[in-house]
Amino acid sequence: MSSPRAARNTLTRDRVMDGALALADRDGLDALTIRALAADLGVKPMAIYHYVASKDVLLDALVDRVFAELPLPQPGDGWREQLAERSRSMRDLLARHRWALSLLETRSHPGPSTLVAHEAVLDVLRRSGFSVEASAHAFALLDAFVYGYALQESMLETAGLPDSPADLRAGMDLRAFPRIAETAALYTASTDYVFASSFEIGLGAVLDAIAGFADRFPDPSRPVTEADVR
Amino acid sequence: MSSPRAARNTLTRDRVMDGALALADRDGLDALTIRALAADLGVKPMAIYHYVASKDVLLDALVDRVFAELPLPQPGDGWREQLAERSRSMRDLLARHRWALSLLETRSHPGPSTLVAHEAVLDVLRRSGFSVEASAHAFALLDAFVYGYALQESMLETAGLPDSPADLRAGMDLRAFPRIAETAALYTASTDYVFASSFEIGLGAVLDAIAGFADRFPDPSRPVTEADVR
DNA sequence: ACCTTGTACGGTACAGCGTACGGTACGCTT
DNA sequence: AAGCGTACCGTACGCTGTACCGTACAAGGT
Repeated sequence: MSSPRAARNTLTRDRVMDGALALADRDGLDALTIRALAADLGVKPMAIYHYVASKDVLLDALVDRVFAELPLPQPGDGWREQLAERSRSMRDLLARHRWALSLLETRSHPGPSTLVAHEAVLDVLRRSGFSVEASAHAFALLDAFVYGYALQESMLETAGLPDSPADLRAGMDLRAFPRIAETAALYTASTDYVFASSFEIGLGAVLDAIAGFADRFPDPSRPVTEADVR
Repeated sequence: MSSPRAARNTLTRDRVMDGALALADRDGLDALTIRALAADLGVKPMAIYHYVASKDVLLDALVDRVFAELPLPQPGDGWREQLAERSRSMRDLLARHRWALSLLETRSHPGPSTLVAHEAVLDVLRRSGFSVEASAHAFALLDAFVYGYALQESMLETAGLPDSPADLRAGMDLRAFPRIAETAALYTASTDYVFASSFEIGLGAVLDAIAGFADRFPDPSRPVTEADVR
């Protein structure tokens, strides 16, 4: 009855990770338990531990798996378009796997795909003439924006908009918060458009700021030319 | 033996929340269990549920408790200095309670202190002549930056720098990632300074961008004057 | 064809989690 | 002094991750 026995070579580490990713996407991060994963894979819980040392390393590997989906910058374009595209890809990625951001925070023993993705961004900047210091500031600013934006979106998603039933239930009276109320009205009018355009606007501002870093943190050994920054 | 019985009026909701905050600060978010909290308070676990409906609402209340620590903007200054100060305060706050950011993501039924804090920021912008739309974009950009920056800092903290033992253990060879290596070298040279200045630089860039929003999203009913934006 | 052996998977069990349910004794009101 | 509401306690259930050990299959040597 139930399972006589799994057919010996049903499992691989890749299949375990695939199952974990699918389960997290389908039912959320809380539903990703070893037992549920095993059930999805048609296997008993402890079988998983022959391919993954612990749930912690499974989650670390899952983060890296997500980064592996991130397309690398296209070498043809200028740095500005390359970074803009990567930022949009990252935002899409975090939207596609809404649970990923919460993993990024705590868990962060970067895996190979994570390092490749970071290396690629820094490489775009350095090849375009930005100094090490300018690149570091640029990277920090850009990713802060992208992550922060994704965080805000997920907060709005789980919380609902500020005048949602969740807040009324909590006894909030929006009349005490007129500024929030008028802002909420703006978003309820056309959420998708306003939010998407807000991302592009913020992104543009961030890229403008990054362009300015080239002059503020010049490479001591290799002056930046106009052609570099373009 | 053990506890004969706790002295009847030892507990209040405030004491529960104080204990939870102290426990999270001391031992981290994972250590914040109902049982551990009860032990800290000298009480049996189930006693806590007379003041808090569930652990979920306890965590929601904890987030609001953190926001209550955030100083409100000082009305005397200009909008730029007020927002800069609030951003620094927020960064300090998230550094003081390193666990808070991970709660912000998932859990977000905003409490009263959270709403007050958000209202105050929007009010600064609106009083300085920014339109509703400009204020919304400004708020989104500013908080995205602050949260994103805090997220990066906590990632670096838990991960260690890219050439830490944790990564070497994972079999990473930094020689395959020269851009990351040179950036890591920059940070290992003088972490605190570089990182703190990176925050100020990013913050300045973000505030510059926000200043530009006044022109790009003018208030249709109330044109912005030079004195407003200052 | 048989036997041996390494290993991929299974069973059982334990400690710790959140919390439902019901019991008990304290301190206030009368 | 009596009674009562409520603040705290005991017990227990279903869930989690995972340690430890058992088992049966696939492959290789003979």
